[in-house]
Amino acid sequence: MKQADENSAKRRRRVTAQDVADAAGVSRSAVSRAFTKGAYLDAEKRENIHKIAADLGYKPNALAASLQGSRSQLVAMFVGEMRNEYDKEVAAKMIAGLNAAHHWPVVIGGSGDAAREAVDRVLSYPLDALILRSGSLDADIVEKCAKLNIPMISSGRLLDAPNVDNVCCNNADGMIAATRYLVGQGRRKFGYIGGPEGFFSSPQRRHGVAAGLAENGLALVAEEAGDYTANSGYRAVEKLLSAGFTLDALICANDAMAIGALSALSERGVSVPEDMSVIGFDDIAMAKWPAFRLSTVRNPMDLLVQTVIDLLNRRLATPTRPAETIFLATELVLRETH
Amino acid sequence: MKQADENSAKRRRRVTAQDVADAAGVSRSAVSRAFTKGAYLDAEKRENIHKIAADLGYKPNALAASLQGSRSQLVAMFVGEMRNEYDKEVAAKMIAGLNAAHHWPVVIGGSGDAAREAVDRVLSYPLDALILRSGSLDADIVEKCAKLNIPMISSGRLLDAPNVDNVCCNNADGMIAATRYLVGQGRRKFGYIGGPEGFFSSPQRRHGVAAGLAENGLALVAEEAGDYTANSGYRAVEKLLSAGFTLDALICANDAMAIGALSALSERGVSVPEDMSVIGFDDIAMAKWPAFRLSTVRNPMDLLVQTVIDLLNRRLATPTRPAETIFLATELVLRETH
DNA sequence: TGGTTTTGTGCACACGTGTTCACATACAAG
DNA sequence: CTTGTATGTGAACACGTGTGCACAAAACCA
Repeated sequence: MKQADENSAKRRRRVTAQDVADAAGVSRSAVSRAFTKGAYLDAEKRENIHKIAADLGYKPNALAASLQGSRSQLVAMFVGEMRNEYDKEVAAKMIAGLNAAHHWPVVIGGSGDAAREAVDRVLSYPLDALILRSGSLDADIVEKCAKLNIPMISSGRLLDAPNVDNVCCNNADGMIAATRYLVGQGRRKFGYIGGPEGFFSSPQRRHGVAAGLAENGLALVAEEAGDYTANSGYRAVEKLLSAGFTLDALICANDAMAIGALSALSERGVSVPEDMSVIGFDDIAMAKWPAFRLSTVRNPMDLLVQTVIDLLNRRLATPTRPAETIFLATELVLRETH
Repeated sequence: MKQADENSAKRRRRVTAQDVADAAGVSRSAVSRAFTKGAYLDAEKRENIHKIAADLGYKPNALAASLQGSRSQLVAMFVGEMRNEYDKEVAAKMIAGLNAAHHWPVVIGGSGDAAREAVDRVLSYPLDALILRSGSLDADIVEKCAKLNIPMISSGRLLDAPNVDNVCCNNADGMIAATRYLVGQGRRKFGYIGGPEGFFSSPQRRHGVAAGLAENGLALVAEEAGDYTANSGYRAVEKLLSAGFTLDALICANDAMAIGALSALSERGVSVPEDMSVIGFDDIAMAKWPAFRLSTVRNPMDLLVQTVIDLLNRRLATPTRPAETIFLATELVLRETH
């Protein structure tokens, strides 16, 4: 009977500090102190409380504790659609990095209204910060966070708002470097497969290519727009070749599309790099796979993650510090497709 | 002066129901009721409160509310290393599915001691459940969750413990089907690239292949073990071919290794599928890319995610229901490498 | 008008913590 | 023995919310 009662009670709710206190014959304060480093408590009693707590399976409720005003250590992280490999890789690395720093990411994905609603709902938790990772979220989210006093850190997309820290790779510079290099190698007839319109990086990367060509008195021969997926790169090449363009260099706005392009070129009998140079952007893990060995512009993912976490920590340490925007340098990675 | 005070106060802490109440000239209860559907409150007053709340940027603190005994809607999700594409895809889909169901996943990655510590820390939040997705976590975590009264749902790895719901794809059956099919096509000399030892799926998949061969009086000619990454598949093929084995079929424990294997075969001049059939497992998005068109055993990801979420919802609805284990059927997907 | 129901709202409690404050005990110094 | 000081510890408060309870006002009915 008593056994059954205890079981059902246990099943209903979490073991609380009061339960431990009752079991140990001390006050609830003592239990709290036993789990607070540096609190005044008899060593022997503390040990006994720990023992009983472990036995009962007690763990202080972090949420109740955060009510006191301390940080919740909870961080929202919006990751967008995660359709291409780069987004997935960055998300995975970001999660690992946050975990290592003892921040716990509540992850939200998707796009459009559903994403907006999801973010809105998650904002009702007492978050330490909101990390925006790719994706195009409405600007009103910025205002909401400001009102809720939740710091924002945006990466991959420059958010021009006060109090928002930004970190972003230097898209244009990377593309300029790639273009310059190919021109230096003697390439003249450039095609370009761009990113989708809504994305922040799309115009920047295209601009970089155009600038790199312009400084050599060249211009794009042809271009297509993809959606940052491998399939769209494949189809773009089909369109370009079907339209009869003759090219000797193809720059793609990201690696996934470049990899799709490689397949299409291979099927059409265009040999890379002899007949055509192909260069991507991001340097996803797959780019170095034996199947591709893609030359590309490295988008420094590890550094990106580290920088975001640094910004986060600094923001939490000094909430009033002025917002910062950090640009990350890219690097041309030459493999076998240029 | 007052302005500055208000600003600094705003910056310090979140707007609370009391603040709204003060601004609206009502009691805090009224504000709470204004945000509680079905609560007794004058329509006009409710509207006014909503207006003022929106103006001040008030949002009920979900955490404080969850102290009352209601669910926190927070769910921990352990995703392991996320090194291969399958894990990343499933994680992305799971996040999307949970979001759609208004469960908010706190995501934890990694392995070993760090992962164990991370899970331990996250367990101090009042979680509705813990979703175990791949990865090998110590068994003591099960006991901890049981004591904390946090339901567990494991996927991709059968957890033999009371009160743990499981969902897992039928690894052996999938491999048997693939093997049978290749034997039916006339293949006789089978090689196998297996998964790493620690993983739950590794022995099951290997067993399926062996069983499929045995029922036809055949056995594996050669095998290598990889780590579920593309590179390991590539190296495994190099080893197999260097060792001088002659094979006409190669079954890989997952798609990533199969894709790595395809590259190695191509470089060695072995043509697929003429000289060699290659079959993978999972049917990751990449498998259907033009570059690969990999024949494979589909591990039904969408169904997996849906099943996990169903189990979660049912568990929350009826905490005392007996634990359930659901097996998902695989499906042979024939593309161009068999 | 007097009684009864409906409608609306404030007070107070509970949830599970961390921490301040006051107080009790023990022990050393004068 | 008295005074002062260290050492522990429990009671009480604060955090922000939802809700039961009591009560007031209004509306309705006879």
